[in-house]
Amino acid sequence: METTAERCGWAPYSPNESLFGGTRVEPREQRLSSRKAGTKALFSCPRENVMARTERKADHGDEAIYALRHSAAHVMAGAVLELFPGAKFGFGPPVQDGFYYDFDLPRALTPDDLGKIEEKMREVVKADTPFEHRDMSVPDALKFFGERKQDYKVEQIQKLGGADSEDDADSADGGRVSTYQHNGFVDLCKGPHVERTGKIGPFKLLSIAGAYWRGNERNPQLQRIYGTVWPDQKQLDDYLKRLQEIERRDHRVLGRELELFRIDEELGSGLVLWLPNLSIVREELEAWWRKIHHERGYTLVYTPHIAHEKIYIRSGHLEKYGDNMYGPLLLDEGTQKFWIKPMNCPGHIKVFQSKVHSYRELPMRIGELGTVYRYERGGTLHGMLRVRGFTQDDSHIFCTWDQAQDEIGKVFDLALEFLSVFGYTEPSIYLSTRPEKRLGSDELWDKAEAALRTALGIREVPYKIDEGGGVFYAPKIDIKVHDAIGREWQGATVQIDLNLPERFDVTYVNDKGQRERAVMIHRVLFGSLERFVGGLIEHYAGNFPLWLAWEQVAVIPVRETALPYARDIAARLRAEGFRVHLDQQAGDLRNRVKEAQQRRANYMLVVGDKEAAAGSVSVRRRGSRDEERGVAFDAFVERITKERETKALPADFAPHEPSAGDAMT
RNA sequence: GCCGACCUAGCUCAAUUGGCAGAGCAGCGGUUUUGUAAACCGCAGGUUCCGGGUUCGAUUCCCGGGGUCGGCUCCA
Repeated sequence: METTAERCGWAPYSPNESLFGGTRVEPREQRLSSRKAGTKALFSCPRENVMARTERKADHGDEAIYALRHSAAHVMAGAVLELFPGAKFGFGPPVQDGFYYDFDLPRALTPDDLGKIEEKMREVVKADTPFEHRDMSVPDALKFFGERKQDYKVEQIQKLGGADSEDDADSADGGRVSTYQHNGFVDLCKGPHVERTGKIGPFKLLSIAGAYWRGNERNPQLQRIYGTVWPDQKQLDDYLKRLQEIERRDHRVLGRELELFRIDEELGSGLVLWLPNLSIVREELEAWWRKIHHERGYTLVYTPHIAHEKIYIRSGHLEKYGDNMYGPLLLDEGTQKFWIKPMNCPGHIKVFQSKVHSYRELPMRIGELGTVYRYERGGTLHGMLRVRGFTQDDSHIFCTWDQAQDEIGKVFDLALEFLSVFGYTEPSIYLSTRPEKRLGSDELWDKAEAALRTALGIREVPYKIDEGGGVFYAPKIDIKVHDAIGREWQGATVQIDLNLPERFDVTYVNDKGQRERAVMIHRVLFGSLERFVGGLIEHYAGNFPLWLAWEQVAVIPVRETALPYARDIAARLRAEGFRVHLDQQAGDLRNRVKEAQQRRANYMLVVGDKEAAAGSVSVRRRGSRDEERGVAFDAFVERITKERETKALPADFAPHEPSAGDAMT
């Protein structure tokens, strides 16, 4: 039988073989084109992925769509200037699936304004005026935009014209800058554009948002309008359908409808109550997680939720991470300060240090489903995907330097196998390097980053660099995956840490009887249970596979006379360890089937006098309108037992069908 | 935290210019025993997010706080 991994096209890693089982791809660095905008979307929740992914320059293959989006942004800006004569302009680049433009306007935009702006845009498109390119000398450009009070453009020209060119493709070339104009609207812009406004395809303005000038929160905040544009109507419709699909899968909505979780204002925002249904999912996930970790030589432990201030001084958390920590709790009349743990690493270090370790005992893999609390700013909270209290499936591997590469490889194996079980596909790898706010010397960082690069290099894995995206104590490798509708999610993370072992003086005894510094690898597979499960809800659109489902079978007697048989069947299924709902209501069968469908029971067994006589069941699968009659009960049990054991994806799991939008990017 | 919008029953939403707060679904009580996605009748359900203010009177207008949503910034 085909395994899930095979179905998803992943092969477990073995040495000397590509992780992806395909053609060899040279390790390479692919710099994300726009600093923070790039990393942002990669870490963010799905809605944001759709709304604004990486700003990117035209790559080969998508220049046409780039020009289209960029041109639509210009036309929108022109329309805004007509409607708001005092408007000042920020940046207006193409993004994933569309474009935006930032404006400084005399008043706040309302949704009604979008309609008016769209109308103006349509006029300009209809007028079919050309886009004209023109170079200006820097002084001319400064004068031109200065006279028009375009402060942000002036600032940008000064930046382009002043400093040396750096890496910026927009830099002033020989003291000149590039502009484009259409319909009397002139913008500083490198292009390319479509030839005429009439070439702009069907578009729609989507939303208004605040955004800081140059993405810096110390700068003034501008008003951003997001829009989307496509070569033809069908592609626009498909994209809008996709947005609807995303809305339909919203875990916050499903969470309420299916009684999965709740976040209660009085209890505290950002704190998740796992309701009984979702608690079953979590229980199954945790049980499986423990099983595979025991199988792979992990030692599972428990560590406290609060800790004395001194450990966080030593770890550097208070210094570098204090803004995110809850506390202090003042004990013993304020003489002792305790903080709520934001990470599990210090506790695991203490577990490791509970005795002296020989090199023979390494690697030691300490794991814990560790609950942590971190203060997150109000505006960033988002359902289960961004919360203030969460449980990490955390593990710290203590090993020698020589063992580190191999351990990282093992974490890769585990992570890929693990993610494939859930039907996540197309893994991609990111290497995040040292952040500005960090511990330790540059030499240590050089060494740690090199180790990760080497690990990736040995495995011939193509990866991208996220400059400055590391944690304060270590660089990291992220594995990201795609869900049922093609959105990218954070999968597993591996960090190689040389800082904390130094701070805590973590050592082992080598074969010469000397103390030697241990290497510490941090890793998570789920990340946090909250975020992972929130993602699963959307990935499955609420239709969980049998092994995780809260209601695996609904038993529905046709009428009261069949109730004893229904009870018998329910009891026998429960004896096999299945989660069964026995429907004892009187009334319309159709209604009871509907309710079972709405509860997302994987299977509905309708039994009447015929089935009772034959010892059979009538099987209806979730999401289906057909029933299969006269199935022998034992055969049904065998079928679902197998389905549970193989952790099969459900039949109503919608695999991702590539849409027009994906093809473009 | 910042910009903007929003907050009415468990959920989804109503309530003319400021004038007694209402419906569907869910819940509860009856009736109905029905062969695969919505049977019928009734009952109950509210500090209109919280606190101030204006007013004869505030769900409605103003101020402050909280929360949510779309983004920004940040992040597991």
